Amino acid sequence: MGKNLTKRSEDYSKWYNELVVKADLAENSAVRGCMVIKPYGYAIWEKMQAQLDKMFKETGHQNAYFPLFVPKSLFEAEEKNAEGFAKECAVVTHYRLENDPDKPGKLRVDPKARLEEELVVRPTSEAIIWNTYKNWIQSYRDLPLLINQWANVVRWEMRTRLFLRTAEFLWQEGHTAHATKAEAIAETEQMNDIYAEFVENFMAIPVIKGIKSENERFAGAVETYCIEALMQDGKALQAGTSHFLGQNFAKAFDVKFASKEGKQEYVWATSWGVSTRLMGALIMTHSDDNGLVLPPNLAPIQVVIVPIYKGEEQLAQISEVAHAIVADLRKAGISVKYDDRDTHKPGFKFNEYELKGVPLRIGIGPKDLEKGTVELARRDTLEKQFVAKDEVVGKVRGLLEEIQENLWNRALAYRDAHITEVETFDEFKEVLDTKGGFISAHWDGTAETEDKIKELTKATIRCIPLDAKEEDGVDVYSGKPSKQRVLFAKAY
RNA sequence: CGGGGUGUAGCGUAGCCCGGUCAUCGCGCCUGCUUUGGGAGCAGGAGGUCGCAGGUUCGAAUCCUGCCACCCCGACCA
Repeated sequence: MGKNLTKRSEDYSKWYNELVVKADLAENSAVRGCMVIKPYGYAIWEKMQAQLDKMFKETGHQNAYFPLFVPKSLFEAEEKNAEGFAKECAVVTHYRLENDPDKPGKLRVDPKARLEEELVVRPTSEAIIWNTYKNWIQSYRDLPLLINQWANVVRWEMRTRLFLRTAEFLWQEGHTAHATKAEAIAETEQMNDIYAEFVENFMAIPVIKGIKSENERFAGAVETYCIEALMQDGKALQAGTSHFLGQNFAKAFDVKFASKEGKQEYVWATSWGVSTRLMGALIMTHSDDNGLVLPPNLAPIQVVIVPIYKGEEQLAQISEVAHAIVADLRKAGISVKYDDRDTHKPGFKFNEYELKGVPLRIGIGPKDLEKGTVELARRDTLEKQFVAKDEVVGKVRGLLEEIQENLWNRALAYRDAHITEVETFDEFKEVLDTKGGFISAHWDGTAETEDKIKELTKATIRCIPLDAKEEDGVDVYSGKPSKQRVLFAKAY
């Protein structure tokens, strides 16, 4: 267990990396660009998974699983999609190793075991899934097909960061097929809404719903919807995407159905996904210099009880009180841990659970035994109060709700304070350099302008907000006419 | 793939310029005693192919050559 973290304000990246490692969430693995998610980090991910899965099922989706390997010929079928991912694909070319004749005890790739056709390790599963859907869809009666997959994917990134960008990551990807364009668009929007609802209500992270510019659109999509969040260092993070794929994949994989009228038609498609990157968003949105801060809805341990004692006799007395509280809290559906390890002092435990972001801590010591109280400390504000033993459950329940709400309000206030409208390019650069955050500016709608701004400032269009008002103006860079503002930011 | 940098114990490091009790210090780990309401103190202890392979030298963590790995800045990143 480490001592103090690097301060957020001193070096944000260092703070983030240290926090991920010291809070026991994940660490870099021996495999280049890959990450080991540790049990505590995985427990948080499981909570996120469970909630998302529930929401998918409530909207009629089912889970399935498709292969990790995609034959190259299938991968390249949808040309834009293939081109978009080509530069970051891991490719399997051989299927056997053999003893190396030159180096005893070592192995080498058997040159005779070259695959006739290379296998691409999926960077996303559209190709293999649509090749499968071809056989599943014949009639309008087979539609809509609403399927989700929980899986790992591999993208050979040049540069990686724990949770935010790793060569292999865990995610869910939904792939749906519909009889009509309108229905597919409705699905795309519905899933983007579900993502927003999940991220806001469970993760307490405010997001902006929008659509991507052509430059930032998913390779092979007609339209990409997204939710964009703002991190504490003023950079934006794409938290989830939902794509309307039109008939691109249906045409590439020849997926047709017989309509009610008996005509052969191509189906309409969507795909949508969120990944373990959300863990990064969670960490960067709420945490502070003392460590992780978890929203109660996602905390694997919501309450920890730490005994403060001298001698075994006193510990026994305190444990009696503690066990009763544990039982009561569990009955109320609250996850609680009683940490009676005698190998660490209370002060050490206080700091450890703060580092791990446990929302509430209960301390029980000799003074409490006398007075019939416990000490209740909340992680978000670090405030402490004494509470009568009998009132603990009610108080805890109330505080967990309050903390969830407080985290949301804090994040929302920060986010809203970091959306800045600018009219000129000088202002644009000034705000980007000094304040960061989202910059709301007019854009002429061309990729050239977007590229130029990116080149000059490193900021990209994060999204065209769905709730943007029509407003005449001129492009912040080109001076050409514009109908609405879009959001620019530096992004992860 | 371009530009820069770094490899010394589980982690973080000193030493390298100027070769010779230099393998240093902190955290962590182990044992014992005292401690326990905010990261304990004292005493003792374990742990290292100094990234790898060559070379120079009486002698290399230190100098030279090659290789490998990692980091940072670019490029790349729906």
